[in-house]
Amino acid sequence: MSRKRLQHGDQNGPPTVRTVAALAGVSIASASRVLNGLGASAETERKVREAAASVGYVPNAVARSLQARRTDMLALAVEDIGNPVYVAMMRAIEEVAARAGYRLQVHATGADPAGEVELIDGLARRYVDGLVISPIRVTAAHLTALARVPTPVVVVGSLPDDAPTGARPVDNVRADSHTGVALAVAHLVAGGRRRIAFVNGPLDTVPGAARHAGYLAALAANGLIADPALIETGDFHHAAGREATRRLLDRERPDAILCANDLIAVGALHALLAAGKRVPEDVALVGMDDTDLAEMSFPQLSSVSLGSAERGRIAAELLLRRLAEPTRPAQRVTVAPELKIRASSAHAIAAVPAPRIGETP
Amino acid sequence: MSRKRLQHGDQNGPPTVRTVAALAGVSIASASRVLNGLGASAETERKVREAAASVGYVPNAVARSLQARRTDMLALAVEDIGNPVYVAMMRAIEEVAARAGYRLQVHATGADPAGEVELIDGLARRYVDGLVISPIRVTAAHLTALARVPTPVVVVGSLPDDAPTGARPVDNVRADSHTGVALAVAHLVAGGRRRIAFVNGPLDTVPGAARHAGYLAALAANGLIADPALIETGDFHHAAGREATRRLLDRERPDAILCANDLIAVGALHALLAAGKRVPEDVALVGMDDTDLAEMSFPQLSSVSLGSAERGRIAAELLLRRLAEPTRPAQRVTVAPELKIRASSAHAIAAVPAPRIGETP
DNA sequence: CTGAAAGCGCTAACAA
DNA sequence: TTGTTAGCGCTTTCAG
Repeated sequence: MSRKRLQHGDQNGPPTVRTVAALAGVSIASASRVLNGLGASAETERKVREAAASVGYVPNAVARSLQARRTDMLALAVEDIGNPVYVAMMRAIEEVAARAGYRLQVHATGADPAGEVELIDGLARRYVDGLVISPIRVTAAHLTALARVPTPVVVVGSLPDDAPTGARPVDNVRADSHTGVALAVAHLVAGGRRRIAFVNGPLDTVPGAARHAGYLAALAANGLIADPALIETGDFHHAAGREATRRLLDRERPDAILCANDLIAVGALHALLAAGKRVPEDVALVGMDDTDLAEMSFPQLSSVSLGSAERGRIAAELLLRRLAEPTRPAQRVTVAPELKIRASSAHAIAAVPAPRIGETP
Repeated sequence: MSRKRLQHGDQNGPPTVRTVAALAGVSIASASRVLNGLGASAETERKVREAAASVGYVPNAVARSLQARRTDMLALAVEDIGNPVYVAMMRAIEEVAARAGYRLQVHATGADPAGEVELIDGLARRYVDGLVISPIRVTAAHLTALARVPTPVVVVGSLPDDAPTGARPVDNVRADSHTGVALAVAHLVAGGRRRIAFVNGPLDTVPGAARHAGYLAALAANGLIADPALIETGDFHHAAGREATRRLLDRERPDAILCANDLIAVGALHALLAAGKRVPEDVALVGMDDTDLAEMSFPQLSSVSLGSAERGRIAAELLLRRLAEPTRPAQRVTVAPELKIRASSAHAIAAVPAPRIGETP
């Protein structure tokens, strides 16, 4: 009586529809129907429910996914899942996803372009229904990968205008760093500041480049000349902000510092306070991203909100919407920036003579 | 020639092993073997690879999971994926998971016990291979759910000693708040502080209760009497810390404040500075968890590291290990706390007379 | 080394 | 309403 392999009847592992059906004395189709709330006679219904309860039946999500060709899972890929900006984004996405019955998978890419491309290509394995990705640098490889992606993707961050558009539309949600920087500069100028330094992150990143351009444009718009000596570049972190600010202070006497994000701004604040500067009396300080850090520092940090949570929420909604309507035209949403004025820049000073375009210093 | 339904041959959707096999003129078994790097003749190998490449074949992860009975996915469930403590934990877990070829799914439970239990029970759907959960409150329902869970689970946070042990061993990694608080108190006492206030989170949470008990024990161990007026309770957030500290200052003259986490401590710092207190000269301040916030505040915050990243790392490793050895006995790992002394408490003051146990004030 | 076929657990089309 | 059966796409015996 030895059998070559386990047969259906052998009840090992967890109960399946088969187990339930057998126990209830009905077909697996009937069992499945009842379990999915489809029509069945009262009697069948009762028997199946009873059987299911008695063995503690729980449907297998993987099998269901295979059949349904959907995983009810979304993925989020960002450089660093510990960065406050991405944390805010992730939180918003998780919330939207959970509310819609989707689970969220997170990937830390470490800003490795190859890894990001691999991830995008990996979507072909269909282990998630959609992806939100926020690449800090966008390479040609990203673009070609996006153009051939078989799964809905939303890119958070700016994409080149001439990006090749693939068979599948890619939605895009952006921050408006350019306007954001303009708001900050206008505010500082209004407060009487003229020597407005800028501590930025790497220029070869999407946000770094946008903020740099915005800074130059904003100065010009306010009739100020850009002094290269007032510009420092590091990475987007705290320590870099501190060091850049130290270098700046060794050399210059800025009356305001605009930082490309809050992490940098917090570092700058340390350097300023450690150097005995009063904030905002001596030097006004403005960050960007308006993360939780802004209101946790002392003095509280003015910051330009680029709507990270908002961008996350919108990205998730666009993704869900595209899941429902795969062919609708690609959307591009830009979230408006908002300047949050707090103590670090609230203090206006008397305007001091400062070089303006067209004047000789 | 009308067929009732789509047959195998109809090539819609993405290419499958079938497509590849047909194209290569071999059986699907051979195709699968080649694709999985198993033995095959050079000729078969070539034909299959060529066919796969020509159609851009990518294996379907869900189908593979169904067959393999594993998803290569882990889940993490915490109250709030934006809390710095959990962010540190998540980051560590994601890293360990990714390195081992697992993806990570995150769930924000909002500290809802029912939702957490549902999540644990949901593991029976087998959409993940394992779960790390850090419930802030542990109810009886948690315990029974854990006892019947069909999937490896690691609990981060203390479990009652008499927790019912189910068929499947549940690993557990804990912080040692008790010792952590003791380190902080001893440090403050050594700095000459005697009126050491304590701003805590809710007492009905695992960390809240442990830290409260630790505080009382530490005072006693240092010969100080506990003054209920020096104890404040709120939630674990920034605003609560600020308000609690204000109430405290309205009423008392603490020379040190110990906070149950860094978020609270940052709030306390605001209240202190706003009240014109010098930190640490007038009031020393110590937080807990040693999050990124600690070194970002000014003055930098002394904080008791409870090893959140470390706990995450260990939890992930325990989970991976259990995946490999499902029956090994349940492990309990406790991570040793470490006091990081920074500017907010670095300043020693002359010991002032303060009530000690056995003395009359 | 290769192919036929079973089966992972589930849903759905079709027929009865 | 119910049961039979064919798949979802893949891996894995088991023969040959």
